[in-house]
Amino acid sequence: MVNIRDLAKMAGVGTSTVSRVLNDHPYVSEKSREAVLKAIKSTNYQKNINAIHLKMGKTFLIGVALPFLNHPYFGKLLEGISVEAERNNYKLVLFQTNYKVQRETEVLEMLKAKQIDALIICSKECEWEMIESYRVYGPIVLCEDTRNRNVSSVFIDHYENFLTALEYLYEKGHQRIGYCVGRRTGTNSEMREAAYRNFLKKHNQPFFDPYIFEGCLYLEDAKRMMEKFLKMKNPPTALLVTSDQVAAGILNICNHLQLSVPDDLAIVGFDNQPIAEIMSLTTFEMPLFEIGRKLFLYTQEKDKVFYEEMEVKLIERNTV
Amino acid sequence: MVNIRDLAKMAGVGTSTVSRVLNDHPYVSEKSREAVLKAIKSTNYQKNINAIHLKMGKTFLIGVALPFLNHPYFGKLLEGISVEAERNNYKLVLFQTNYKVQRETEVLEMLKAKQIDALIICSKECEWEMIESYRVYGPIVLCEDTRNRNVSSVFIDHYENFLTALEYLYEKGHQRIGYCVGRRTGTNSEMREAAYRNFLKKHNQPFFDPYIFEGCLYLEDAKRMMEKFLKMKNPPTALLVTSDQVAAGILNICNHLQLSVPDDLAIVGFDNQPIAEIMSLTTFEMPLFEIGRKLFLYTQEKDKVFYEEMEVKLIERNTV
DNA sequence: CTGTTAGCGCTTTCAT
DNA sequence: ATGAAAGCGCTAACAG
Repeated sequence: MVNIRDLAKMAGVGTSTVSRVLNDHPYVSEKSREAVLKAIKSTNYQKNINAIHLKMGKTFLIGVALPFLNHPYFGKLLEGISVEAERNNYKLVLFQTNYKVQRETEVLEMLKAKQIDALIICSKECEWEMIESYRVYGPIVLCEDTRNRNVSSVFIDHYENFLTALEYLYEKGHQRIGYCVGRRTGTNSEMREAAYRNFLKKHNQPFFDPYIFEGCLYLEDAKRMMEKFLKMKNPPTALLVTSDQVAAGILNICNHLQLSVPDDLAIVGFDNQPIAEIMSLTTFEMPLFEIGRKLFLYTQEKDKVFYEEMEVKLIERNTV
Repeated sequence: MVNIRDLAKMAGVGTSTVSRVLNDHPYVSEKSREAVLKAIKSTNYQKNINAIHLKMGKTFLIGVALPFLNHPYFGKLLEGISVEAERNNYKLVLFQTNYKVQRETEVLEMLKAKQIDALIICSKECEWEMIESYRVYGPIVLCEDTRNRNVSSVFIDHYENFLTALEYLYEKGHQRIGYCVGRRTGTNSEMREAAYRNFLKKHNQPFFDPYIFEGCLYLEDAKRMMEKFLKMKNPPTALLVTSDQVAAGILNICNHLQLSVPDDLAIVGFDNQPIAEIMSLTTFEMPLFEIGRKLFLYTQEKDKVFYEEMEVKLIERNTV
């Protein structure tokens, strides 16, 4: 492996001159530049990026922690992050955490070890204290409401959003409303549950735990969910489904079962993924791509902490 | 930032002793070990990974180049790679190339620059010569047939697979068969086109270019494709659709149009994504997760070149 | 404009 | 069992 010193020797100059031409610094005579360039050509030289990282204390690598790689929600988010990263000459290091705290710790440790310059956490499982304690090692930005925390975020107000959706259904005449969600824990889910409970309280309706369907993440989860649903003697007449994938799956099952949508069951999806349009699903559009871009951008703010809320939009189609 | 020398000073030992305890080397007295450990605790010390990389010439980073992040095909592949990477203590560096040669070059350059130890290319655009010329800098493994090339691969024989599918349709009585594909270029697509042309020749049927529908990658691409289809005066009676997403989209449009599937139009998907099951799509199952895992594994073979073909399986459902 | 030199933080030989 | 010291390849301050 040829290095900068070899190059210097070959070109008959000093190492710093070589460094200068490598980094397009001014104050290099045309003659020296030519000589160095020639040496580079002839040796097939390549910078050792690790040496540069060591020297500079910076890697141009951003870590992205997310539970699953294989879900359209995260796919879209990642796409946004990736586009902005490229634009800024950063690369992404990916961590599939599966919501394992131990995996999340590893990522945080990489920030500490300076292998990444900053960290984006798309959905977390670990404690806030943990994340905050790593804040000193570099920017950390989350995709959930962190307004009383010391880390940046780009988020959707899931409390308000859920309330809006619930009231929308209520106005359409629904009394028994349930919802489907990936997991019950996590900031976003807790927000939604709080909204749900408060909504119920406001309208003097009882809280009935089985109306919350957990583990609804992928298209195929609709099947298991609907089995539960069909066993109920008083099933909900309307469902908020926090993933369009699952909403589409449910709709599909209803169609097979001759269950009329929206008459027998109203369905509201979330995200406005392509599948929602195809299936004429009423849904809330989330600007995931845009969120991804901003997640990256806030990563570049070393010292300040930002909180940015993103708007959500109801797309009325045929399932309510 | 405290470093190994500070630690040594605090513990009253030499830097190499500190290094030894840090790396669990033998031959360290219990006394020294304790002292060092205490120093580490009290200082919140963290290794500088870049220094280690520089010293060792290895990063435990694998680059993954893929055109789109936001597609279930690559999602599943990535998931397989990611699982195996974690198991082997590697991290993934992601590159969304959008099939831009320039982006692919960047990735290759990172291999050369030793920022990654090896490279997985999920779908390439650039020339073979280009890839082969970077082979000396580290293992490169592709997800397409490389049997006459000097890089490893885990692949599906798309030529044979397509031929099988075509014959299957032919036996079902179809004379006018068309297909939908993401792009016409690239090894896999060229294989498929070759199979298609040879199939036609064998059965004495004319090659009709409009029966090949390009740009079919995402669910939403089905719409544009079907517009073309519906304008034809002699449209195909059967369609091979190289992505279940698009196949599902087409099926959906047919349903809306009262076009009977499979009677008016037979549809065969590829991948066996969850959506295929939901929609009762006849499809060819690809072991994408497994392919992902193996892609990673071959990355660990520094010197040998491997070619592994993966089997595909027909899943008969209701669209043929 | 240019070369020398001092690190960046770590691992590892070598001598003790 | 341990420490001194030699780098890994690069950048930038400094002195010319």
